[in-house]
Amino acid sequence: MKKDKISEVTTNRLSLYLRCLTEAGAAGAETISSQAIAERLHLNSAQIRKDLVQFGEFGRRGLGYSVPTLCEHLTRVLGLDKEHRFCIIGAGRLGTALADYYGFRNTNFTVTALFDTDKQKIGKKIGHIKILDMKNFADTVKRDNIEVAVVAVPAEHAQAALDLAADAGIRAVMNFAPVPLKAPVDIRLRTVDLTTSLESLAYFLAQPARRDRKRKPANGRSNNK
Amino acid sequence: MKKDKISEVTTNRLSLYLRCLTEAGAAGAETISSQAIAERLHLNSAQIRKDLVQFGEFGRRGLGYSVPTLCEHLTRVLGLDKEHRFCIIGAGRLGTALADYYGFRNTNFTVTALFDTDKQKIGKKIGHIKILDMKNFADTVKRDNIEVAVVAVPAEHAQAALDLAADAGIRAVMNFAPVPLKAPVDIRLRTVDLTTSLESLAYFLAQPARRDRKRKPANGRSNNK
DNA sequence: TGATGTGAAGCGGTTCACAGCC
DNA sequence: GGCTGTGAACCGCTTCACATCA
Repeated sequence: MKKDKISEVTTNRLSLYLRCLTEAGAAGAETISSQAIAERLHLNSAQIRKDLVQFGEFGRRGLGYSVPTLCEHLTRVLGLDKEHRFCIIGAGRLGTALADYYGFRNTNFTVTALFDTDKQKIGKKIGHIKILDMKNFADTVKRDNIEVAVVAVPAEHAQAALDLAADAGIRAVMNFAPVPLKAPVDIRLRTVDLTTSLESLAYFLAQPARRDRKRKPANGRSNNK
Repeated sequence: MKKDKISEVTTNRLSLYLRCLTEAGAAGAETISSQAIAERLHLNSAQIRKDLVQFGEFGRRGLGYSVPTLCEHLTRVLGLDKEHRFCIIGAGRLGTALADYYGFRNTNFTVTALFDTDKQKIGKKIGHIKILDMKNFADTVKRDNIEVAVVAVPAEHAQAALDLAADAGIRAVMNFAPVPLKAPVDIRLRTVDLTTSLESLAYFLAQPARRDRKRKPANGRSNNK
């Protein structure tokens, strides 16, 4: 049964399914069961069937899912059949690191610009990406059809950066600044707080260690969870 | 009422509360209400009270919480009253970027080592952190009392890296490799998948835009959720 | 028989609403 | 009156269990 309210955890898993299917396809699999996907991803098979059926009945009872057709469907569902452009706001340590990291990868998600307000940095290049003046942000976003912004500025400027992005027509924002932001409803916001993530691990270090050694499945999120 | 099963979402929020309290304290606040914290973090005030009461009844009815005492309590609860050391496994683009990012920050969480297997990289320095041979991993971890490992190796080597970390006595792992890992129960694992996070945002780009402009609160997680 | 699609149950976290205390 | 601590209601996601179909 199709649904229209898709949660963030679901879309995150869809991306994992697609990666899994691509690998299975490369290994020559023609068909795959929800059970097989579940084992690879340490998930429950019912979960996977429930996720997939929200977009159509792609499976065949007794057979499983056709790897190539499911790949196609998921690619389209996730909007990965189109080229997407994103920019990074903030050319500090984290911003340049992310530009370097994402800039290198070769998917249909490409970094096309890196912005800063610091005159010292403007004009320099990180890999093949030039650092642009934040003054030209809105114009560049519109001219280059940039859809997503990654916010990598200090906490105190993050909300302003998001607001500028919203005004320029950006539709989704990934925030690395350690501060909770407010976004208009039509903007999709995701915050990844590298400091908090690390600090909250510290809590478990303070707990007494348990010396039993059984394996347990682990979450695939994180981010998204 | 005290509890002993603390969830990851809760510890994540504790870290946010601490940050918020530190700011409030710096601004001269002696006392703060759950409502005030809730507004800053875009959370529900009952949520905050429920979180805090798991570690003791720190508040005074009619008054709120004492900023300095709550700070102390949270710092101790999160284990941030002690120095923690962590290392990064993998000195590729992401690993060096993270070393650079975390290495610069000045908290009681410090990067003390960066590991790789590539002879070309071993011996070089990223900031003030030297790249060490993965062969010396276990020895270094034990000698330097490293408690946390950040995994930043290619997906196909991530499980092996985690296993090595577990054997060396590491208690918590933050995984940046885009692959679901299995960890022993006594190891705390958190995965941050930068590719999936970005890709799953693409789903929303494919949805029809809604042109109403009301502000809505946004998640502070993460990550982690 | 094998694997999907799905109603129902289960579970954990969030919010409400209010009693209790300052 | 103000604000905490908390039982109850709520909500959404996950898992179970099974009817259904190839």
